[in-house]
Amino acid sequence: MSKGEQTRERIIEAAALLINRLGYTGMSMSDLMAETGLEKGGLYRHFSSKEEIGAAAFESYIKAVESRLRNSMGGLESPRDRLLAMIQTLASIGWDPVVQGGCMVMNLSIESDYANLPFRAIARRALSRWRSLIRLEVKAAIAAGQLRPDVNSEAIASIVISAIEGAIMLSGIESNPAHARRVSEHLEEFIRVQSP
Amino acid sequence: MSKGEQTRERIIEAAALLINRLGYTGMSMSDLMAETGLEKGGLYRHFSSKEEIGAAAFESYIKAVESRLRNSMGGLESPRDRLLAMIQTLASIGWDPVVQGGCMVMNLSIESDYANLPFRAIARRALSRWRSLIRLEVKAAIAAGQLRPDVNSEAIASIVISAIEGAIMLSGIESNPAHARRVSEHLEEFIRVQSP
Amino acid sequence: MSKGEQTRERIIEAAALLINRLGYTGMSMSDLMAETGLEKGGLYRHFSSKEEIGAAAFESYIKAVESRLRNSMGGLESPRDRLLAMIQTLASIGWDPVVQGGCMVMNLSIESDYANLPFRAIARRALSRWRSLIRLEVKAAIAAGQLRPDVNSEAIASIVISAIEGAIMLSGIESNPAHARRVSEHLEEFIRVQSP
Amino acid sequence: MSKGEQTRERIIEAAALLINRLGYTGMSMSDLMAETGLEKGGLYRHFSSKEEIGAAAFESYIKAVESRLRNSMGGLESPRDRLLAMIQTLASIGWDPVVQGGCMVMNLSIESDYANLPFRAIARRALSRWRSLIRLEVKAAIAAGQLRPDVNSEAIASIVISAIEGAIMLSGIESNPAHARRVSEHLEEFIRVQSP
DNA sequence: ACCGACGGGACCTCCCGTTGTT
DNA sequence: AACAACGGGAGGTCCCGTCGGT
Repeated sequence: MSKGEQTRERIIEAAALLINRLGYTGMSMSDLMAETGLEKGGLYRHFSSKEEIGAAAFESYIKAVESRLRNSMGGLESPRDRLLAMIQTLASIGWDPVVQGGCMVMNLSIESDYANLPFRAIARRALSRWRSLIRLEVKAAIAAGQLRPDVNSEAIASIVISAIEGAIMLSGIESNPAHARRVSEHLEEFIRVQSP
Repeated sequence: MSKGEQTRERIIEAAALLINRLGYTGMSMSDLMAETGLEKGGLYRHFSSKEEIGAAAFESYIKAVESRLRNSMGGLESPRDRLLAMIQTLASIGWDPVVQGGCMVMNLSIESDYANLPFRAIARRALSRWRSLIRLEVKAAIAAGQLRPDVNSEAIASIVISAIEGAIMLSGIESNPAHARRVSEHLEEFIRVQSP
Repeated sequence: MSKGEQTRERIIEAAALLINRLGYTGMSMSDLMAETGLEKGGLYRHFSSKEEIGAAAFESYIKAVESRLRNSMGGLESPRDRLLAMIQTLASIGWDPVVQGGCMVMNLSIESDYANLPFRAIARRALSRWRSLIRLEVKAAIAAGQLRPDVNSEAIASIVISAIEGAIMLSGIESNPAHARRVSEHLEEFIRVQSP
Repeated sequence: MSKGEQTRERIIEAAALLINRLGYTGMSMSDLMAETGLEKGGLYRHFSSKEEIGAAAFESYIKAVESRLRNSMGGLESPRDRLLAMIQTLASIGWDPVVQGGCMVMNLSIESDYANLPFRAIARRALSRWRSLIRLEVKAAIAAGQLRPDVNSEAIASIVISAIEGAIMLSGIESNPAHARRVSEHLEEFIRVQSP
């Protein structure tokens, strides 16, 4: 990895941290200068705007989450186990965050919702993909006879994502990971109860 | 209500809308001037800082939500019905928001989490109170024999709040109230299933 | 005139001077702050961008030139005399500038030509109007039998404007008003020679 | 020509174009990088500052104009014909520019006039030389009996340069070479009329 | 009770130039 | 001979807040 690419990665990492703590608008380029040890000229050599930095940091975060997901689901073949692994892994962001400051997808979703920030689209895509993954496993579990045939995969996806993201937020403000843990357990139990 | 108080209310209402859409940091005093039709001097006559306006708008939002809660629970005496009413009412923010832009408590929680904004405390208090309300009703329902004695009121409170707030967020970004509806139904069913 | 309008005029005047000396791009808002004694906030209260200030200053300059023209042509009824007055008045910018730094129309024309500045249109309009005025007087002079019927009013307008603007430039760089004087005399003589 | 010198020429040519269109201040080193395809380091290997590049480009422009002049006057021996050739050649910049964007001498004169740019001196020298050339031919024409002995060579030089430079400007903004053509014809006719 | 004028600081961006490395 | 990485400063814009007037 060349020196330039190393620096680029350093910027992305620093930006992800700052944005997740302070919000995209709340992070100033000065903050980023302080965190990276670079001057303005150094930053703008690697990115042409703050927005571009934000997008790169956001995508990097999503990649990291999905990598965690792949790792935890990797060895498992039973769809139900894969589903349970997904739930645990996503919920673990609540007590072992990928980047300090909660779930960046939720954070940027909320910040970008009505403001005209370009992160809305990225967040939507990620959430959509995650819900898809859940739906797929649910359907596979039904096919494998692990879940009752009448469970609604669409609804389960909405519930799992909503509950986990909400729990991460709640654990964040209250500085108490218990919320995320309880929600994780609830969702796992909920899945188990749906066996035929 | 005197003219001054009327203006004050007008400012609060406008601020609540702008903050819920753009975030507290994202709302500028100029935005507020445009929305209220007042000049700088007019705003600072009623409040001594942007922060004070933000706090007033936030508290006003919380009051509105709690008023909705009281209205929906008002006539009900059965703890289980009161609990179900709470769930429905909170979830309804997802398809019939008190103020456009989702749930202000969640939005400001996320914005204020690591930034040093004074809204963190207000948000914590509100979330804490809402969880308390749920715990109380759960305990009353247990006492009334409507719920199994071994259900964990603390966990239920975490789950209900988490799932609803997460669903409001999800419905917001995807512009699809279905998520909130599904979560509401899930939580109601979940409660019903816990009867002895 | 209210205090705000007074300040606005002060800004316009200062901007006209600075732009005519340093160019629009060359003038910084800091220069304007120093010249007006206002802070950034004060400037942006009256104009919403540097461009807007530039346009106002430019239009004000054109107005001043055209007012000079009206004054000098005012009492005259003979078209030939009016034409000669125009020549003298425009050329006088070379030794008695409306604003220090030469003719703002030419200066901004050159600066805006290929750059995408919005002043190009304003300059074109002014030059077009000035050429029109000359053409009109030439035609009137022909009708009055003061000029030969075969003189080309279009060509005379081009020549007069070109020679005068060029002379103002030349007098500027060489710091020698003689060029403008010579051109003025040449043009007057040229007109006189065209009598039938 | 070595590779280094070739690159140097490429830079000068690109700079002349950019400066003539955007002004010296308006041209950024990034523009020059884009136009030449070189990186920062490549540019600063051949020149030690932007100013130096500007000066080289400017001198190169002047050289090109004077080369055009020599070419057109080359075969002519009659002073009057040489004078007429000069007029036509200089005016031709209006419809067939040496570098797109008008006459660089005038453009940089105006940009550098009150700003403290080092191009003022170069421009003065060029204009001075051009006027000298005209004066010389006028005097030679008088001596040869081609012009009336009382014509003022100094005045003619001022008039010719002023009118042509002004016409180039006018043709530029109005995107209409007719102005330069008319002025050229006017000046030629003017010279012809001065024969004894 | 509200308007209008202004101060001064912070933010993002772009600029010119330097230095180490192929 | 040319590239790539970076420093540091300045530019235009917008921001929050103050204060005199009406």
